[in-house]
Amino acid sequence: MRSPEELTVAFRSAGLKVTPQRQLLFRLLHDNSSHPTADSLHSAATAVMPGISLRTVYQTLTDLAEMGELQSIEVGSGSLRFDPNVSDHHHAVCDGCGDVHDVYVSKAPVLRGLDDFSVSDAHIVYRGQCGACSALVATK
Amino acid sequence: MRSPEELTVAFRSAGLKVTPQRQLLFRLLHDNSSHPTADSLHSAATAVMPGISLRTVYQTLTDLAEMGELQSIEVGSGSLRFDPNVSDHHHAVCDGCGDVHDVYVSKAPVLRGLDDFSVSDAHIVYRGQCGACSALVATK
DNA sequence: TTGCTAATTAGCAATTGATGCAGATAAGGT
DNA sequence: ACCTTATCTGCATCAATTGCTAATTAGCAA
Ligand SMILES: [Mn+2]
Ligand SMILES: [Mn+2]
Ligand SMILES: [Zn+2]
Ligand SMILES: [Zn+2]
Repeated sequence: MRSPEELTVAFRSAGLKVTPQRQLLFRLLHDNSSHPTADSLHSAATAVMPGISLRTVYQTLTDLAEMGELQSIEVGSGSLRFDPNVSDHHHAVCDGCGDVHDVYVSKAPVLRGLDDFSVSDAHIVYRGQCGACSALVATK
Repeated sequence: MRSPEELTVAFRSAGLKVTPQRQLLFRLLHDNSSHPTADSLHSAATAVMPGISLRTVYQTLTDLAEMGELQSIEVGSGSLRFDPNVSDHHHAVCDGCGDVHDVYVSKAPVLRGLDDFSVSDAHIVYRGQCGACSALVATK
């Protein structure tokens, strides 16, 4: 995702308006690697701008996704997560704390059973334990 | 997933009862490679046994999953899909018709960015076009 | 067979994440 | 400053799933 300043320009030239709510979300999302949900973003936004609507958060996330500034991912946590990192990568989800980490995969594996199917995209979800959660279990 | 006959024994010895509703679902799921949703299963079941409740379908699917007889997968179609194939495999989803196909991956790819995380499971979702949908587009 | 009892079913309420809708508001070009 | 149009908020709605419970029934035992 581009910087809040660049997004301001991009939104205006797309005929979209740049509101305080959107600027706040631009800032909250920029360089955010926590893969937040709409709800967690709304909480963070509310701390700065009380009264901001969850509906507005959803709306802005949808706009950003349509502009290709972020991707939405589904890792089985029940709700969509939003990722300003739009590079080609995958995710590891900790079964302990639920945190989502970025994973980069060197090379596509060889497939079997996929005759007559043209693949345009692949997304891998790894599950396991992050370092912190492994340590917790060990000390118990 | 085991055969309806074997499941009958397994359920009884687990203290669970074998009802006509469950037997029907055993049959509908056995060797079913369509990755059905709870709702599509309920439709299929209703055709044979009018009045069977969607709640019962969910309940039986949960029981079977807890017994390890089937797995539930999430491929971004909004609802859970159930898979009596519990072997280690992945899935390809057609963006045209939504059909879900099994994919077998030879060997785990090399990962980067996963320091300090122990992976216990991985699931790959491929997206693309199945043969039938590619053909449709070609003839248009 | 018959009876007992715990498991199951069906129906409906409740929950959750997300989207539809509309009147009030405000961005931003003129 | 003004006007048009996009946006915001609050609320209704929706879809998938789970919670709850009275009525039913499977399966064991007498
Ligand atoms: Mn990511
Ligand atoms: Mn499968
Ligand atoms: Zn963790
Ligand atoms: Zn298809």
